[in-house]
Amino acid sequence: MTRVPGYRASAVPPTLADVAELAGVSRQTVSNAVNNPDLLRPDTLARVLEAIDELGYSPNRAARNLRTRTSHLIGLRFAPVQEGTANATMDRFVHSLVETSSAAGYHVLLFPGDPQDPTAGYDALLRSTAVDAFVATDTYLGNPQAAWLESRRAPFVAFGRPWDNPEAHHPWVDVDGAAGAELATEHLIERGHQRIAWIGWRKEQLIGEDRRTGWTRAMRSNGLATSGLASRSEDTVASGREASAVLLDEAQPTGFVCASDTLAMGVLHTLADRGLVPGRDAAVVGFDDSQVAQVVPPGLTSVRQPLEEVAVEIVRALEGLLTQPPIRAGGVLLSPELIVRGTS
Amino acid sequence: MTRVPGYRASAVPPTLADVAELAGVSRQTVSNAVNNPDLLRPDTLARVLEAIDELGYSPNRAARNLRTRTSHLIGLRFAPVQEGTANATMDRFVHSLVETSSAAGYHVLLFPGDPQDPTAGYDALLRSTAVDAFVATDTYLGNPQAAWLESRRAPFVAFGRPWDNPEAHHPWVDVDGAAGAELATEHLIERGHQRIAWIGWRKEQLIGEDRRTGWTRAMRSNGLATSGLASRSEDTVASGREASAVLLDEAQPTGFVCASDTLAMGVLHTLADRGLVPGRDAAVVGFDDSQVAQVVPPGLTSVRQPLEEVAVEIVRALEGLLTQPPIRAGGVLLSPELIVRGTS
DNA sequence: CCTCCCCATTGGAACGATCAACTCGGGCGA
DNA sequence: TCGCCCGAGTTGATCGTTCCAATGGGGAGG
Repeated sequence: MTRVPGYRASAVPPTLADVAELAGVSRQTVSNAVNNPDLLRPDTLARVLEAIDELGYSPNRAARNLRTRTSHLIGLRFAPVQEGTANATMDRFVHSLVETSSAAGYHVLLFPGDPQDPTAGYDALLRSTAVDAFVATDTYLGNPQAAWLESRRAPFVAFGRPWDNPEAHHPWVDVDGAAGAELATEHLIERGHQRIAWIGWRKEQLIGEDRRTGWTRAMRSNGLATSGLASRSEDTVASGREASAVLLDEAQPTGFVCASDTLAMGVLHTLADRGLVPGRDAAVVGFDDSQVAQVVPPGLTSVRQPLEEVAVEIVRALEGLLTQPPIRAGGVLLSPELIVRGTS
Repeated sequence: MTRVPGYRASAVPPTLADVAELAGVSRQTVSNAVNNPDLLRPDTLARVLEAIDELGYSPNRAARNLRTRTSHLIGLRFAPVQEGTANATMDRFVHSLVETSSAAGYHVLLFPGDPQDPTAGYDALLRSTAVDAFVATDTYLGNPQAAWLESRRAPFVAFGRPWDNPEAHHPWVDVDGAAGAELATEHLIERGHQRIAWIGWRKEQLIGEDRRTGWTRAMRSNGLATSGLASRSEDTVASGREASAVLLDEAQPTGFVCASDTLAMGVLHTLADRGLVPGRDAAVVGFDDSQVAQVVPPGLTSVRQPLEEVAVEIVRALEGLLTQPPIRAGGVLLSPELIVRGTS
């Protein structure tokens, strides 16, 4: 050690060697105290731990990463949110993921996403071994990242089913959207509604189609008609407003089940336009239980995805993936719940 | 190289030495090609770059971090959001920060925060040299992180002024909340309102007090009375609802300026309770321009913080901080803007 | 008493990059 | 002609950790 004592000592973090010297053991023993305490005799372990504590030692991440070829970081593409929508799923999910992965010893690394090129960003992180694995979200749009990541043999877990690729054999976790829509529809039927409309997304959005089947299923199993009661549009407030206005004029529904909270807010706009009171004159159910649903008067009934559970399952899958040899789990499908509020 | 050719070659990323061998130069020359291209003769540079391209080489992050004592990561505490509030500031800010810092060559590392102990998590990352610097948000609550980080001589930039510590000399970026509230109040005055109420937070919330001064300033400079028109409460929809009901009964305001969108939503609840139409019977202005403000009927007028600019300034400050020697910038105060919608 | 084995611990090498100091020519001024 | 400097590359050391093989001591078994 040629370290000058006292001179900005706090700026130079202690190393294994420092701890070893203080405890009177070798570097490797200190390393074992940190990583494999079972290997040490109890008294030695105590002495080393004391030295670690006294110096305030933490293993240097870079050195450890270099040696173990591991970063304990999970990459997550954090694409810009679309303004003007109520979609907060992503942010709530990220919070859960940060908590859960931290408990498993991993941190979340965010990188920006180019909406035009869904695979941008992944490559650089992968080649520089900056992350151990990725969590791929928004895998519904033809799934380009998933296919790309698979072709690169990159470890990753998808939040979202590989809709268009049944042969995909990467682990994934998803929420049963059809079950959610069914829950919502059954709820309105119980409340006495018979003419219940569906407002969903364009047909290409496979998630939306999935949710729609839940509505269809509930209606049919209760012997209710669906014709003329379904509508598809963009995921914007304006589209939901327009679609609900047309539905009210042409099919006189008393209830609306929507593929998103954004669309449901559009319905609330239409009701306000016509002087109708949500919850009394017409029932509305949204999807995602966004903050909007929670604070808008009189409270928007909404399908809530169990994002905490999703995060737990994803981290579990990641851990399996990073084990030697990799345990290839299949998919996990979780059930959402319905949060009932004033609009129904 | 004792690498077995062909055997899982794709799983072992190429190193500097591989590139050097292929290009017929030394390791250091390849390193220079990546980091200091000016040092190379143009033809050598071209040859090296070609080899890099052919092998698909990217510098190993861990090795670089170890040698340079730098991680190019910025730590950000990502505390759980409070359910039931409309506060989306944090998430919008994170998006901006990810984009901006990426352009500057930095990635954002999220770590969980314990609401009970604001400094938890920072220490471990700091001592293991996992991040180069932190961005500290929510520095209003007596500023414990900021003080702690300063005492540790940790490089960080705060989003938020050091309210209670004028001697703090760390760089910070903030948005002028008083100016925002003043903007909102002036707007209602222009619209013809004279009795304009303020709904803010508990006095201990210095941010709330700051915003309140904007309301006071605008009222006084226009010769309008403020007595009996101000109220303070928790930042929840229920509190805003209650506060606005009391104000309506006791002071008959025609306009409400609120310290948050959450409180403003409470006002909308009260108006709905009484059959009053926001925008016609009473004007409401929120703060933060959350997604809720954007989608709720008839559209909530709100003060929008320039979070993109905030991110830019924060990254600028971080870069100054990580320069040798550190350039200690003071604070940067940005101006918000008012987004006018249906409620005013 | 010797051998064997196991436990606890040790020393050297390696991970892949950058830093610092050095070499080798060629050009230029005195 | 000599000496100096500068441009272009090279070489060895180093960052702090973990992997691997080896070491010494002590107890059990013959």
